[in-house]
Amino acid sequence: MPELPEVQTVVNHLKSQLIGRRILNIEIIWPKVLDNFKPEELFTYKSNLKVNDVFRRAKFIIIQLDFYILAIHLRMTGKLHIIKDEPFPKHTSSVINLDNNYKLIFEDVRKFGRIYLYRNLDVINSKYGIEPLSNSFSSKLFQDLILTKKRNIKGLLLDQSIISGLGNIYVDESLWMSGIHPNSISCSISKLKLKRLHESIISILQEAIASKGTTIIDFSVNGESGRYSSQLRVYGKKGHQCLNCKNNIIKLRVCGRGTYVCKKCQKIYTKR
DNA sequence: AGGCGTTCCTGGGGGC
DNA sequence: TGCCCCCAGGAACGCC
Repeated sequence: MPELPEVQTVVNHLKSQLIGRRILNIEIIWPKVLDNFKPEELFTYKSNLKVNDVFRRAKFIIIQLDFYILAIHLRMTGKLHIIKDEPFPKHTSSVINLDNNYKLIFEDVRKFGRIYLYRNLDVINSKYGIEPLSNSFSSKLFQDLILTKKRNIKGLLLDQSIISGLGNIYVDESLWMSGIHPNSISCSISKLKLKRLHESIISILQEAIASKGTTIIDFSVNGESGRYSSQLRVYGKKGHQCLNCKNNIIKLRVCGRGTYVCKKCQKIYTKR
């Protein structure tokens, strides 16, 4: 479920509650939730497990400790909440106990979500591409990334090793906004359209973060939910009229993913 | 290199 | 109501 804006929203909510707290331990409810370490490994170094920072990299929530980072990936259905005395939700996969009697709950219906332990960001940085909201994500760099490859544009945008943070929803929204058909071949798209795609990606992600994401995220903190779902333009709009041209939005399968398209507005580029 | 199918899981919705 | 099938916003892996 969560893409960059949803993960950023989670981080924004958790930050003030976690920074400065100490982690007492991690309770494992679903054994596979810890991907590359065992709970006791947290105590290998004489770390007091104080949370120094919480931030996002790609779709990971990074909890910065003294000697490690915990990287939490929500995958499809992961959710984080902070609770005190309430019972754990049904699909809790792990619980991080904090020094103020609060608990960070990792709830995950489909159990795809994982927690990783690393010394620093090197491993993640080596596998994940540029942050689309960073200053270095220039229009020129974006064009280079796209035009030097001969790939399906939707698949390329979903590839986290090229650009990190986009998922199925925001890719469809960005391609619609820039008038590019998702089955276009990357290297054959015009530079003008790529300029528009670059702008669309940034503005859509920013809008979505401002709306606290698309997904309904259930924070025990304040109960706020994502509002971007009401602002989606094509995703999930099969049979609706295109906001541009009134043609019907259709649903396709592209790269194995449900894909929403206005065939009239979104030009397909297949050759130079 | 890139595309494709499979896999990890549970639950919701549509069709009958 | 019940059952079955398909679908789901992620991503790693192996194979061609």
